[in-house]
Amino acid sequence: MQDDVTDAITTAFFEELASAGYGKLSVDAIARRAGVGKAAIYRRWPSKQAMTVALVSGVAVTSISTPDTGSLRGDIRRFLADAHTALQHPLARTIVPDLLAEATRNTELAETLQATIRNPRRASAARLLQHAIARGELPEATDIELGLDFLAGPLYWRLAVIAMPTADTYVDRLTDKIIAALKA
Amino acid sequence: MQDDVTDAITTAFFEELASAGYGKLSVDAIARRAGVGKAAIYRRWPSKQAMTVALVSGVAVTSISTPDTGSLRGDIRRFLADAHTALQHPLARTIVPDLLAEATRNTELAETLQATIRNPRRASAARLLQHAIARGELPEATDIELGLDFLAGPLYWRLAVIAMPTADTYVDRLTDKIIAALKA
DNA sequence: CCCTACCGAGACGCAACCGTTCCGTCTCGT
DNA sequence: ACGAGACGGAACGGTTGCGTCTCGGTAGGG
Repeated sequence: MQDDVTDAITTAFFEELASAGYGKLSVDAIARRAGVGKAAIYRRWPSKQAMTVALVSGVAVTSISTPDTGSLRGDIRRFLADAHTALQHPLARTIVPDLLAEATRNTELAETLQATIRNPRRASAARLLQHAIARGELPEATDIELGLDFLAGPLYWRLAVIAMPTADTYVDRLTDKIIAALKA
Repeated sequence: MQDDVTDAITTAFFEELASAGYGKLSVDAIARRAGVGKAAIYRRWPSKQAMTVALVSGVAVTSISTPDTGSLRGDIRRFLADAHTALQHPLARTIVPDLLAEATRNTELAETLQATIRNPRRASAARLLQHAIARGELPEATDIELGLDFLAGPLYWRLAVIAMPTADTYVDRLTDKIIAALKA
């Protein structure tokens, strides 16, 4: 197996996934875009489904780090900025909602996304909140589960769902309001 | 055109859309599920795309009402409860993310969703906030755009994106935190 | 310098789908 | 009672997709 071929397939896979969506994703189109024979693809993965699961897990492992700036505001700011950067990428902005929608009807894909993206991110965000509780910045009784919805929801809504542009100060203003919500 | 046939097609369309997703939606499958000839479908809409646009706009018109309970807390509570109920429906929970994902690459569908769902809902929520400002419950300088992200984001995240169940008290606790965020 | 394993290209069989057309039946309004 | 037209069902030609397979070419290790 030549690595450059694998790379070309991987790149083409995500471009094709973004432009066609998971439902209409076609192996022929991926091969065409990658400048590769279909056999090169089937030599690596047994099916379209397996290919998707493998490539998505592969790319997802990249994004696991818990901000630790020493303050709740700093940590949240960093957490949001990371997410903002990730969802800024045009491919990600198209692919992420698509995979999440598909996950509601494809169990294996759902488990993959959960294990490789959602759980690590949720754990990371939960750690962030627990640090703040340990520092006394948030009360002991803070509702972590609900807090996580505030850390992720508004930004995801704005960037991925309604896809409206964000002003430079957006993440800062968002941070202030999330902190207020967490403390309520 | 017989109304009961149109109804059967409409029902089958949404069931099929939920189970297959927009990308794999097939006219044959809709006809089969509706117990209807394909001609009955093509007699009503010229293409799958047109059919989707028409049926989605049709169902979306139903959901336009601005809560007006007299208090910010009551209005938000009502707004969230409405959304919660709507996204509780198993068909909606599957279809909505799917259509939103598709909208990133299908301009006509995006415009339809924007005009028939997003704009009315945003306008309704903005009115809610302006009433609160008029009553003095929120400061004049309230950032409405950002506030709208808090009204919609966390609940959508919880119900449609990560699809976790919500406790009975969820909407109440959510309301408290959103109010705190709005006032920050 | 050759052997092996991978390569790009693309044909193949099979299945699904689109949009159209036809059939014979059934339901209306008049 | 009748005629227009919508009905379910089925088949059509053309296209696309999957996964397999066969070519001839090419890169590199021994």
